[in-house]
Amino acid sequence: MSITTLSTTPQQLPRVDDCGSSPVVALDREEAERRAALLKALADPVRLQLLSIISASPNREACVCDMTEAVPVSQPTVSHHLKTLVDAGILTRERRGTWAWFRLDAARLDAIRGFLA
Amino acid sequence: MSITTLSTTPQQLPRVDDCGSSPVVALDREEAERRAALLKALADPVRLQLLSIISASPNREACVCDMTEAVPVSQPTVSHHLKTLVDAGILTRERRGTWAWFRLDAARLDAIRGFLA
DNA sequence: TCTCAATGTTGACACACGTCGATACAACTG
DNA sequence: CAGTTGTATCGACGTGTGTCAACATTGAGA
Repeated sequence: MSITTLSTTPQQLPRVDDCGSSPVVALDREEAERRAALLKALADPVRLQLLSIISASPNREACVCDMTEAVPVSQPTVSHHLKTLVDAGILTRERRGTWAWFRLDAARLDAIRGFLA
Repeated sequence: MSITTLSTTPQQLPRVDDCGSSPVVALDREEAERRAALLKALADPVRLQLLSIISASPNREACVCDMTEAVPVSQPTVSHHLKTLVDAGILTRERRGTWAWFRLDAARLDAIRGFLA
């Protein structure tokens, strides 16, 4: 997956009544929407903070109780953001007794980095 | 810049009345907002399509006239999206006579990829 | 089973965002 | 200078999103 699309048309000489560009094929609409959905899940300061906490924690996993303390929003809002990230496939949730633990999905993050190349 | 933050606390043994995690420092709020703003500029299917067109064009630059044809929205909407990307520093605009040309800012894209590492 | 603590869900609100038609601006051409 | 074409801005509308208080749910342990 790459944000770039191969050009299929050779370069043309500019004409006076034309900007002289060579039209190329845009990224497929459905793929663009999939990628936008992933980026949208990342595009929030609170969610970036939550991800940084998980990423910096031992075993790269974190409990909700730690995250609510480290972020300037209420507990329901933290839960909402975590759900957003889980739904996007960026985090996985695991319940251990009373506490809920979250881990990063490395493959999903690789994919995101990949289509920004 | 990295999404990860170094852990400054050693791992603890779990206790019964505690989830047993080691609290870590979250990403700085201001930095999180800067990164979120950049990601938000990318997190739209139309803008991803526009970027793909520019990236795939000869000399990695594209004219508005080509983009309006390749994307399923009106010309004012294309102009709006391009302004969003320029404001975010992801694109640069250059006027050549009647036409407006846009190029990617490679450093800005590198930075975005960087803090997803 | 009952209670308590941790977590998730719901409903409501304010605000941001994508979209378009109408219009304004800019630059080439006659 | 006037007309034409490409591009940008404005105003308005509907939708999406972040937030919280209130409530529901889950699981541990007495």
